[in-house]
Amino acid sequence: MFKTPKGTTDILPEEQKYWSYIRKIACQTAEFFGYERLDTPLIEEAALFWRGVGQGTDITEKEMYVFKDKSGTELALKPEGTAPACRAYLQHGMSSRPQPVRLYYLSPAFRYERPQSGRQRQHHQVGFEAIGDASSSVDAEIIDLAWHFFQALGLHDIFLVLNSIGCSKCRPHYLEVLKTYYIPYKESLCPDCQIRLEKNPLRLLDCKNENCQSIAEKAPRSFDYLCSECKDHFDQLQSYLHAMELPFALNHRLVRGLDYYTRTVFEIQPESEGGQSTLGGGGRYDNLIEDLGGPPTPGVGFAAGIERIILNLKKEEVSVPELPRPLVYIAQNKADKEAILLARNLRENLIGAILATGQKSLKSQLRQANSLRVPYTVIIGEEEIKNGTVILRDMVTSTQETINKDSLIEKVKKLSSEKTSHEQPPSPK
RNA sequence: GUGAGUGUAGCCGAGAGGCCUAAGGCGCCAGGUUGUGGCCCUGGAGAACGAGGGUUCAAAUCCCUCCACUCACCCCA
Repeated sequence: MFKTPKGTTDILPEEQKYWSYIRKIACQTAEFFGYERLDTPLIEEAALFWRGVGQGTDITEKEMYVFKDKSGTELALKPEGTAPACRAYLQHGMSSRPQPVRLYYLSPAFRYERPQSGRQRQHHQVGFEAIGDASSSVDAEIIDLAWHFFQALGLHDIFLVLNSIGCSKCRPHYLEVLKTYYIPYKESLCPDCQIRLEKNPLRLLDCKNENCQSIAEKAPRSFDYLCSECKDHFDQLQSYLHAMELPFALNHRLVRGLDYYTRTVFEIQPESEGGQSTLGGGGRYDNLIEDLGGPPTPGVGFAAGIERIILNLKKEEVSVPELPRPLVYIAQNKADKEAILLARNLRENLIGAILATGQKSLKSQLRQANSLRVPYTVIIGEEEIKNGTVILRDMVTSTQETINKDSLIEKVKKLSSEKTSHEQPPSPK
């Protein structure tokens, strides 16, 4: 039997309400902040990510799905959304729009990894990017947006971790300081970290090895070695966050695994920790667009993992609205043609209807209506055809009445408006 | 790539060498006298027990290999 490939999954009807809820909140949040939707292809030239995300990163080095199409072009299934967004910014001359250009996307992302809880080979991200403005107020806006997004979702128990890793001017100096600090410990580091020391010293800081952690804890902190511009930027950002009363914790060990980050990096985590717990993260990428061959253009963005959001919505038992269902079920006895036409008529009047198919007994049809959780059943049989009537049964109260066929639409419309106005919760403050 | 765990019908799950041509529950389908659901009752469909090999007179139950899934590490959403 065929199955979904490793690390991929079907999203079944039962799960769809979560997806639809998150999409809706994402779009609303974007709208409130003035971010416009951008959809980029699932495939891009692989080189976009080699250059953008970085050659040495795990993502491009071993996790990217790369293949050649029939013309021999090397393509990749996108592993993330920022580089494609920047590509689109360049390709469509968005520098001639008011800066920053605010964009958001909902998109699958692919990484060839061993799946586990909260991590799949095809996962889904919602991301927000503000391109073309280096001001720290844009960083503040993105962080505020991220915060707002999770609050709107009903995930209130979250915290923000913040760091600044400097720019191409001041980072090299910091890395030297970091290396100098680490060299005396070299022998006691885990094997991975011994390699990192040479290859990617920043990564030393987020090693999970216990011994390495205690060394990293006392390591020189990047935000103590920022150049004056970066320091001002970081100080300003913090003052904005304070002004907005957004709680955050500085963590000099927060380093992100994509090469394009400069200055601000941040993550949003749930209070209840677990394996792959990070809900989302982001930061500033002031060199990325230039690295992609464009003019020097700053940017800052944030992305969250939809699967991880769902995990947390379930864990926190956040109630998510049910998807709309048809209002009526149409049962029939020796009146198949009439039933079909009735269903059609209801739908033309914007009333959702599920039609009983085949020639099941009325008992079976009612059983179905019940398990399909439809509030009303319309029953039509020989008797009704003769009299030009239908039976309208309320499945909740188990009451029914015979009404004139022509008054059905009006009747159902009235009932449904009563129902929804009843169900509507008091408007939140 | 590394480590650990699991693998019986759509789902949950009993079973631990012969009584298993595999229990039960959920779900599904159909009935319970004269056109009608949800509770209850009855019946039905559906698995050769992840795959292959081995041990044995005899294996879902023991051994081996493989595969799949899950979880953790790495890294990230």
